Amino acid sequence: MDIIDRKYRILQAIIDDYILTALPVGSRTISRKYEQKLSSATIRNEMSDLEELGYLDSPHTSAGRVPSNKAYRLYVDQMLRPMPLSVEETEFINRCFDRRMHQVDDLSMRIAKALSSMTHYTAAVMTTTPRNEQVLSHLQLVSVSDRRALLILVTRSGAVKQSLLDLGGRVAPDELYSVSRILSAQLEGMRLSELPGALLRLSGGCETGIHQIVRAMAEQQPSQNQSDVVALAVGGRSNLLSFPEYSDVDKAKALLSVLETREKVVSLLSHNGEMEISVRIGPETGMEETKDCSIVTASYRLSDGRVNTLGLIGPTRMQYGKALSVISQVGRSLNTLIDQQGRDE
Amino acid sequence: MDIIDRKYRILQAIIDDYILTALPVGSRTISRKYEQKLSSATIRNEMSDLEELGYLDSPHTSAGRVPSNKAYRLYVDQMLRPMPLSVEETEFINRCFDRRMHQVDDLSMRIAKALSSMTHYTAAVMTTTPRNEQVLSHLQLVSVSDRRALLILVTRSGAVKQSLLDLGGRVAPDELYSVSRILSAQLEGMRLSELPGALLRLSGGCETGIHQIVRAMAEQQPSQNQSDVVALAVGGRSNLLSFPEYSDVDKAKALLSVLETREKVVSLLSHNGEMEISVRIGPETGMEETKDCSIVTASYRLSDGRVNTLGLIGPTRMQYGKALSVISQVGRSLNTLIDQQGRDE
DNA sequence: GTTAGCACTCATCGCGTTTGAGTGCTAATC
DNA sequence: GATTAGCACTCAAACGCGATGAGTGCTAAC
Repeated sequence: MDIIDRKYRILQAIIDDYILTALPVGSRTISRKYEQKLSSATIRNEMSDLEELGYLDSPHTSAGRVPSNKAYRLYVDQMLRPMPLSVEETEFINRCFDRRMHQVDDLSMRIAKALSSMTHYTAAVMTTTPRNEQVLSHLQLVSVSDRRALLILVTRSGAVKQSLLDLGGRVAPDELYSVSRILSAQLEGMRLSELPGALLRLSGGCETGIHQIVRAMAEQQPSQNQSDVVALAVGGRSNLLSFPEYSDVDKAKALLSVLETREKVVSLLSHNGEMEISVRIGPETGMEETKDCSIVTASYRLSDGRVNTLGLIGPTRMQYGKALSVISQVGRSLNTLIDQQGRDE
Repeated sequence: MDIIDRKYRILQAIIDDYILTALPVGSRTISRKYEQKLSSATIRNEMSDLEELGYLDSPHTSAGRVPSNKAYRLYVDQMLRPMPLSVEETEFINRCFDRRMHQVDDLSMRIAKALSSMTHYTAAVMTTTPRNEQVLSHLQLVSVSDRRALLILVTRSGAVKQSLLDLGGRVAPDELYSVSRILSAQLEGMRLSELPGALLRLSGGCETGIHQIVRAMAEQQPSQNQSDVVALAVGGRSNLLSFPEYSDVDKAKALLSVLETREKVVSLLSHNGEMEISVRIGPETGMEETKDCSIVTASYRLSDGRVNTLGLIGPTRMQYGKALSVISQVGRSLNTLIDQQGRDE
């Protein structure tokens, strides 16, 4: 029995216990519950070493010890044993994907609800499309009223985008239809990011009637360009209030307020490089308000270039094993659902 | 100076003070701050009467008094002096409606944010369409992939509904277009609520190719029927945590959890009969979880039958004057914006 | 290297005391 | 008869304080 190995095991025991109880853990607890061969004094020595190494903090002299962020990092990187979901949990996930979904928005919300109710953390689900990878399949203008039309863009991969156009004057439905055909033919195969420019170029050379329409379309585009977040849903915010770390209402408020700000949620979900699954701990979340939180995200790139990102946010004292297995299982189910749905492309 | 009038004024002073401070108010406070002509003993007698009449409660013998729900009711119905918004506030509202909106969903959220940031309460914004009042103007099927199509329904009033159809097999875009034309002609002028029946009847008499499509459309419809809530946004949930009534985390959690449940929010917003503006106090909100809350809602029926409902939710100790003036001002601005937008129908 | 023993620390809890804002009642005053 | 001064009484909240106990670090013995 290696001595290094023992330190390692003790650290793991401390983290496990702290994650479970949220109470600083003392040497006697470890000696009784985890390492019965060793006396509390021995554990004490080891803990003293671990503190020196930066893995433990002590809130004050006579409390127990608390894992540092460095400890959580080690825990996540090396100590995590895969923790399979129970049958009930797997069934629960499957039920969520059971009924055919009809509204696209609704799905993110349903997944966020599922994630949060399974983990008791707050969940966020985001779909993004890198605009410049999307290629137009065809477009159509649908008359909505005399001066307004709905512009529908369908990409090669089957994603649908739409926006309401103000045509600036009366346009007959039939005319809209023929313009649709012409533009569709002209623009097919073009990247969405190139559309505004192309439309402007086109609008120069055409008769005044069409000019009007094309102009309106070109003007519309930039506003969509600001952000490529297609859908965002957050669920289970109130879960956070169950954790003792948020029994202080001010802390809770600060965090909840982040979770109500779309841009901040997006940025929390975004920072995960090219990893499929990422765990960010405390300051690694990159936001002052979440320096005591951890965020687990999973990103799945669909064949059409869209990216689905699932995220769980909770205190750094997070059940990482559970969070990771739930999020990856849900992510997988989501992917197969979408693949199934897109199998006809 | 009428004696009844005096009781009335004292009650009003108590409510005003309690709304401001959240602290039980005592006789001396009133005598010093509001009725300097009267001694605290006199106020005490009056307060005793008011308690007997059911307008005041005392948390315990030696605390001050707290307004009862009955008192708030009287306050809202009779004592509220209209409280005009400041110039800054009016400007703030106007700014919210300034930039042309492009995405429909976004608007509700923006209004909810504005309402909540102006009042410091939680705001909800809902748009509903009574299905059976909506009349189809035309419909169109847009090909999305080989087996899937986007169904777009446009109502006479210019509202747009859409859903994704699984066609159950390969259908060519051209075919979709011609089916669109036929169906559009056949179904134009029909109420949306009658569509599923009509579609089923049609699907009987047509060739197999079309049958498939129409069938898919008919099956799609019921799922939209479940609810006629078109858009729902909630903003400023975290505001609630600033109020001393929610310094108890459990109470806060219970309420926040209601505000995360779509159906509950909808039902909280819905119960306001045919009133344009309604104030519900405590148990009048009709939900156990909100028995210590008040809800102010404003509903505006648009010319197309859609109804916009704005709501503010906060503790019963709410600044009703402020809430009412903000909500009605925002409601009015919203209405003129939409009227302007719809002036071309 | 391990552990028993011991002195020391310090947050938390229970408890009696004080404080002060409040009430209700009564008797005097206007 | 309404108003008010005065007074006894109540009770939550604040305060002080010793006891408790979970924890540590250190030392000496095994």
